Amino acid sequence: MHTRQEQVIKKGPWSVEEDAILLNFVKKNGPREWSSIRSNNLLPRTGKSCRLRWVNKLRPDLKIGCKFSAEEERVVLDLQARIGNKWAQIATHLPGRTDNDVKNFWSSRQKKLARIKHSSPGRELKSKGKGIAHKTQNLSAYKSNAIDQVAEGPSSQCSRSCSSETLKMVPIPDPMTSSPLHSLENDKTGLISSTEAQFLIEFPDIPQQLELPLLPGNNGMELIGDDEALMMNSGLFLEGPKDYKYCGDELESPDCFLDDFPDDMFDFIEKMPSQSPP
DNA sequence: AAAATAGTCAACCGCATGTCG
DNA sequence: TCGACATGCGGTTGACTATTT
Repeated sequence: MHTRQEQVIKKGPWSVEEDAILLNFVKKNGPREWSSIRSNNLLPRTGKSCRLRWVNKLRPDLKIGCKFSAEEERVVLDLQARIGNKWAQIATHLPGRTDNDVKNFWSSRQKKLARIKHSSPGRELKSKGKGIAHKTQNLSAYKSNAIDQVAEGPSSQCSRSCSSETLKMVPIPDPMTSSPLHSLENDKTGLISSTEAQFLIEFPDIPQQLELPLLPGNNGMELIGDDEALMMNSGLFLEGPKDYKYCGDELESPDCFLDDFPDDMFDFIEKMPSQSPP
């Protein structure tokens, strides 16, 4: 009873063979006319599925298996604060990243946030003993220093580890406009001025670019709000090496500098309040 | 060593928008 | 102008892996 158009649509993971067929199709036709893949019986996949596979996995310029660098994280945080959940738009400022990557990064981060908020700080932190939680327990005592160090030191180290191109956060030109931030410049919300947009466009060095002085009265911590401050206090920006894997020959993480400190240093900081006179 | 928990990633779904006849 | 179709986007889910207890 099935006509050719009614053939079963395959779902789920893509096989190597399917990838090869899709790549071959794009090679011949370019990344468009996705529905003709099915209508021509090349693959039992919908056009949407084919497009998604190409965009998220097969595009040649993707960073596969490379964690977000500190710079990339800062770009995401900054742009999300400015334009909201415009993942595709944010992804255009992260070479090699897709909207799905950005979305996954953000939701993963939100989960962490929710967990921290939900759990009682004392119990959670104590339960982990020596280790990341032990260190992060004391982070509030020196968070500003730590954050500064993350911005200056380990960030660049992480980027270096993710290949040299990671360092260059050059905006991908918007195919529809000459400026990648065209939409931001025309932002109806008025959250970003054209001056700010120009500043963003010209960022070869992300740390400076995302120092967050751009909004009036903003010192960085103010922009991000309570949740972000909570994360910083909880060490989510500084969390352990598990968040950063080898992308090249070197391994660095935004908080690897913490490992250079003796563990008892944190104990010392922890004791500070009780040692102060009332 | 096993179970529980957390984190990551790939893929689907539904909706919005654009294009064309 | 309208409807069909294609494409793009954001939200969500489930499988798999890593880590912790």
